[in-house]
Amino acid sequence: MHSGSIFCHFKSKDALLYEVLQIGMRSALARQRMVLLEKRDAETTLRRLIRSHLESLLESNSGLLWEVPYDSRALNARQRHLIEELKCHYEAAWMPVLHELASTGCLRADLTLARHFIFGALNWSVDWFDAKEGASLDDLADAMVALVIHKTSR
Amino acid sequence: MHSGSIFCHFKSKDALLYEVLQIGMRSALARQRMVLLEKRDAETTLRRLIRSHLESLLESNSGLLWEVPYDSRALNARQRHLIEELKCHYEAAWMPVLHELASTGCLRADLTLARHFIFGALNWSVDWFDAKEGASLDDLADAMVALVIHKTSR
Amino acid sequence: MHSGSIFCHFKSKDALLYEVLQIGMRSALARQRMVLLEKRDAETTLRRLIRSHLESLLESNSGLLWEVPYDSRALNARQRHLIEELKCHYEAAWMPVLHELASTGCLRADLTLARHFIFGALNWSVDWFDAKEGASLDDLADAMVALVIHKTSR
Amino acid sequence: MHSGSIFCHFKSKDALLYEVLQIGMRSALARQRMVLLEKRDAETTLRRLIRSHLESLLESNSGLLWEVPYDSRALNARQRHLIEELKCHYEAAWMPVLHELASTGCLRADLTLARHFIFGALNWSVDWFDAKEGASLDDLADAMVALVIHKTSR
DNA sequence: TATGAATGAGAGTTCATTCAT
DNA sequence: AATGAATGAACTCTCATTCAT
Repeated sequence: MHSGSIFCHFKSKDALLYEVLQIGMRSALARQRMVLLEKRDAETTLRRLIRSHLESLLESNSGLLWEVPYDSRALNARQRHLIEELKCHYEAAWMPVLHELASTGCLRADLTLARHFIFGALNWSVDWFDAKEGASLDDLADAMVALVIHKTSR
Repeated sequence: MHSGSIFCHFKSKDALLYEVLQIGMRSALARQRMVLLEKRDAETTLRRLIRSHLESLLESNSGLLWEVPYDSRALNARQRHLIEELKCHYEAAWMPVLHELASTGCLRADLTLARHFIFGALNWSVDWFDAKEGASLDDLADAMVALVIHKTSR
Repeated sequence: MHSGSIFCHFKSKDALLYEVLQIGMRSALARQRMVLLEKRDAETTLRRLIRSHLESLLESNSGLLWEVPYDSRALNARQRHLIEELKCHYEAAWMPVLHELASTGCLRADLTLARHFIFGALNWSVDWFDAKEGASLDDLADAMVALVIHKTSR
Repeated sequence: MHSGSIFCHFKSKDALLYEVLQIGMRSALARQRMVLLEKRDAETTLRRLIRSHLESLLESNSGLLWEVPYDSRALNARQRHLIEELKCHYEAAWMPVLHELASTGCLRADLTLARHFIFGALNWSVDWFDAKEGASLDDLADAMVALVIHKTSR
């Protein structure tokens, strides 16, 4: 593709960014919806949400999804607002699951902070995860669950 | 300050970035060293390492410390290498603490992955933490410890 | 032409300088080669070399050819070396002609110094020659030959 | 000396350049005056003028004397005019000598062109002369005289 | 729709000059 | 006088965007 060609398809580079972000978010939301449709116990659901999020981050074409918007003033208020809304919606869907886990003592922290931490831990993986090295996405998901889910010995 | 003024003090903008990164990393390392000098039990030490890291990220002048280098080709190989070395050194210092916690069953995950997740969770906080809102750095540190430290019921 | 336009065609201003120097040198060399292909007596050849050099200096687009490189650190070692090589090659081609003239007593001076002086005399003309004034390039060439070629009275 | 210190002594960098040029020109003129005071035959005088010019170019502190003004628009009209006047004066002093040599058949070329060529040949020497190598200023002066002075065999 | 030369705003940098000390 | 940090105009270069083909 050549320098002037994008402008046949997008009004501007920022319009392209917006499109990519939106499509990426919507695809992550769709993937997450699949997980939530199947009713499973909370821990299994959390593991599957984590796995689904890692796929959205590390496998799909939109790995930078959660990082890009933060260091860019490229989007206008309207666009930024819509992207934020999609992200809010995405993150909100985790709350009932976290809530249930907290109520059974498996998750022990302020839930909003816990959600922030879990997302941060996962999002940061784009900086160190290397598909060609040892760990698989399943390994990551298992480790994440093991890290934050407390099994009361009984 | 005016356009040409930085160049009285730094050879280039990149030289400034390097200086900021280095000073920030060294100050974070110094803060961490203070924590590790006092011998406490592993959980307390972890809590204090977390608290110290949050201070380096969110209170000091160098909030972008862990983010900047990744999306920048500004540093040459030698500079990048030194920064990486400092970061490695910094992260390595957590391992004995995590190891001890794992050995007593308080931490349950592959240790390297656990370290990545914990750092990610903390580093990501620069994107959502707002000092003027409810939670303090202590709240964050407590929540992080509660999230990952497993108390076995005795 | 506007500020950024050169950079469509050249990587940098220095790359442009290098291109200009190289093309100018190669064109001067080509012009000189034409002269040397025709076998004439040494004096005629010298006159034609002089005339050809004056054309390269004063008529073509590359009048600064022999001046620019000296007061400029714009070229890197490799580029400077190639330009020097072309210049060496160019100047070396005069030596057999000067040598023959010396052997018949028409040229009386250390040959290397003579070559330096002749080139200097010609190169310096870019500082004073004015095409709109009296003298033509032929006048210059004739005067230069008359100045340095000694006719022994027979 | 430090960046701001020149401005204690000169109004501007250009004022310094002007001062240097003027002092250099006046010193070259003084040196030349010494030569012309002693009455000798024309050839000897020419040789001594040449030698004196080479000293002004290559030995004194003002080697760039004849080159600098040409690639600089640093001087204002008034200053440029005075420097040109000094240079004119300097060059004009050679004409009687050249004229006498021409009248005896020792110099064979249009005199104005001859003067331009001789000055060019000498001025260009700053680009190739190396005091540490073989030739001395005397060698240069001898070679220059030998090159342009025609000895009629008789 | 695709191309790529041209544009021009803006970033990074240099350097002569100023000025408080 | 000397200093050197600060200034700001000018230069080199980058990059998103435009436009004639």
